[in-house]
Formats: sequence, structure tokens, C-alpha cells
Amino acid sequence: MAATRRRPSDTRAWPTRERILVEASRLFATRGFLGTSTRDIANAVGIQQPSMYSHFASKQAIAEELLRRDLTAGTDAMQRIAREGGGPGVELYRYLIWEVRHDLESPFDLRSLYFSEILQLPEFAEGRRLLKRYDSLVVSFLKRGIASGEFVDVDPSFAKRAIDAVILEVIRSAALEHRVSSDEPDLAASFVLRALLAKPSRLTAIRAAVAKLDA
Amino acid sequence: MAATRRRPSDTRAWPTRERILVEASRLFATRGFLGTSTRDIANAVGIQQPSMYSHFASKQAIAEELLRRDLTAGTDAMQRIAREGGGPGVELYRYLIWEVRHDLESPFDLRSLYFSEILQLPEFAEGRRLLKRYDSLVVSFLKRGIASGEFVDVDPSFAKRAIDAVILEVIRSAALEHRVSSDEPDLAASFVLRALLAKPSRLTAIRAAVAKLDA
DNA sequence: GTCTATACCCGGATAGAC
DNA sequence: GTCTATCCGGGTATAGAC
Repeated sequence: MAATRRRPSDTRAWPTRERILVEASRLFATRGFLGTSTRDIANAVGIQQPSMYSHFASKQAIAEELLRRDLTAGTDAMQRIAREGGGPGVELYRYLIWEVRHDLESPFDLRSLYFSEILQLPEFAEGRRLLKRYDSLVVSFLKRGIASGEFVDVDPSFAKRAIDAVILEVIRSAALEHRVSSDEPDLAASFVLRALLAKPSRLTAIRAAVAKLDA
Repeated sequence: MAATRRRPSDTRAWPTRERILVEASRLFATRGFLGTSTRDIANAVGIQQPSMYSHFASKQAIAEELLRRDLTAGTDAMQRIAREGGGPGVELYRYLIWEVRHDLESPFDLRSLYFSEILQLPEFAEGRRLLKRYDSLVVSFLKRGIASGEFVDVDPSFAKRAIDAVILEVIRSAALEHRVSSDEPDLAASFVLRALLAKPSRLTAIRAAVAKLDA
């Protein structure tokens, strides 16, 4: 069971603006958006606190950019995988693998932004809009799987929430334990598919089909 | 699909100490522990900020009491259900129903304390200890289910994390949407059991057995 | 683009009157 | 047990030199 260290990237050579995004996302994840000060971020980056304002107009602008990048990447991946086809089971499995891998490899750690209620603050209207678009993509995808009979007949909104929850937990424990087993993406995707497939025994065939597609 | 409003309880007659715990848990959930000020809590309770210190020595002491109450209740319920028997499937289903109902009916909202990393702060050693005890109870229970063949052969630690994630998500969206469908406990328990049962078709029988036990 | 200096408000916590 | 008054450190953000 191979283990990969999370975010091994040496960010010292990165542009300051990128390093602010990376360190801010880490601090937001552990201390919350409201619990993170601009001084904390500046300290982690290694600059003085006011220097941040050459790159971002406010602390909120940092969170907004993180949300925008993450949500457009997720939406793009969903759409690409749906275009490539294979049926609901294969597509959901591929998407889950992509999402978990993406989250584990990303230098950004965004769980706090989705989990806490800061998205409900009036200032975060744009992030809310992007999130809604992404949510309805996933729900309509689950609906197709249920209608086709490949997924069990569960409330698609509930299923979407359960999927998000499992993904978030994988990211959370990866950050907490600093190292994460490399089969975490498959563990998560398999857990979700077993819960959703009308015939869970199809999981083996789906895994094989995806391995072929990605080869 | 009946809907129950969350926490309808009129807390105005409660002792101040209890009201502090209730309002603090709500604020911690939405703004984080670090993002919540003692003034926020006092305002929500309707007292002046320094009056809180007649009831708790510090903001941290409030969080500690919330953790202690929640973790001892969960551990007690797990142990009671395990004593009453019925086999891994039945016991896990019962426990999940209990947990989700308990969380939805509780006046306290503790997700931020478990989700964020404040538990990692050195000050929260007692909470960490209680959480570890609870976690190992759940894991050893899952191990028995796997050994007996009733659950599929998954990493029990991963399964525990996935279970926690689904429960947390149910609480989260209940708080977010202010009302929650009364079959949410069954949706969550069924999702988890489908993912874990070697024969997901046993779910119907398990549900029936539990209905009989609880009648 | 980064620095120092600074404005100004909000944070947790204590003292002491009632 | 609750109040007012207060301490002081830390919060976001801006001004202006280099």
C-alpha cells in the first residue's frame, strides 16, 4: 500500500500571489476563514502583512479566487467525463477518481470553504452561483443513472450530499494525517458506487472498464 | 414526506448556562470556534459579554463541555445497542438511526468541533481522548461485521470515516436548510448499509427486524 | 512589490459595584 | 449572577517611502 506525501511541492520559487493562495487555503482549512488572520497568511508566506494587499484587495478576494478555480475545474471535469460516455456507473466512478485525486494533489485545501457556512454570507454570491451550477450538474447526472435503472432509486439530492461528504472526509483526513494511502481514490469511489449501484456486483466490471479507458 | 423544524425549542426559560451552550454551538457551527467571539455568544443569549464568565472560565471551556456531553452520549448509545445484539447489520443500522436522530433533535450543533482542526490544538487533549475511545469502539464493531462476513471486506478505518462523513453531512444540511425531512435518518443509514453489506438485499430484512425491536 | 508606520475596531478576559 | 468600565493584544486595511 503505497503512500504519497501530500503537497510535496516546494513553493518557494512560486510567484507571491500563488503562495498566498496556497498558504491561505491551508490556514482556512485548519482555522476557518474567519479564524485566519491576514497576519497568519503573511507569516506563512514570509512577507509583511500589508504586502498582501498588492496582490489581493481583501481577505475575501483570496477565498473567492480559490472557490472560482476549484469550481470551474470540477465542472469542466464532470462535463468532459460525461462527453466521453460509458454509462452512469462508469462515468460516476471516473468522476470520483478524478475528484479525489485532484483534491489530494492540489496545493489548495478548500474544505472549510464548502463546509462552513461562510458561503452563506452575502459577500459570497458569486461562489454560491458557481456551486449551484456544479451541484445541479451532479444531480442531473445522478437522475439519469436512476432513470436508466443502473442506480438504486434514492433521492438524488441526498445521494449528491453523501458523495460530497465522502470526498470531503478523504481530503480532511489526508490533511490531518499528512500522508494518505494511494488507493484512497478507489476506496472512496467504490464505497459510493456500492451504495448507489442497483447491482453492486457490477463494480468489478466498472473498474475494469475504466482501467481500459484510462490506459 | 413529513418535515420537522429543527430545534423548535423555546430556550428562553432555560438556565443561562444551558443557553450559552446552545447558542455557542450554533455559532461555532456557522462561524467556526475561532471565528466566534464571546460577544457574539453573549449577544445571542441576551446578556453582556463579561456575564459569560460567571458560567464558564473561558471560551474553550464551553467547547470542552459540548464535546464531553456529545461523546459520552454517543459512546453510551453504541454500547447499549451492542449489548442488545442482533448482529452487525442490525446493530449498525440501529446505531446510525439513533445517531442521526440524536443529532437532529439535539439543541447543540457540534459539527465544526469535529470537522475543523481545533481538536488538534494542544488545549483540547481531553476531547481528543474521548474521541479516540469512541472511534475505536466504532472500528472494532466494523471489524466484527467484516470478520463475520456480513460486511464486505473494506478497510474498517476508511468505513468509519465514510460513516462519520455521511452523518456530518446530514447535520450540516439540516442546519443549512432549517428544515429536514423526517426520513433523513433512514436515508443516511440505508446509504451506509448498502455500501457495507455483503448482500445489500438484506437491507429490507434488517429494517424490518429493527422496526420490530423498537416497537 | 515590499517595506514601516499607523488608524481604528474588535478580540478575550478581569475588577469591582449592585 | 449580571452589570459597567477597562486593559491590552490582535484584527483589517490604508498611507507613503524605497
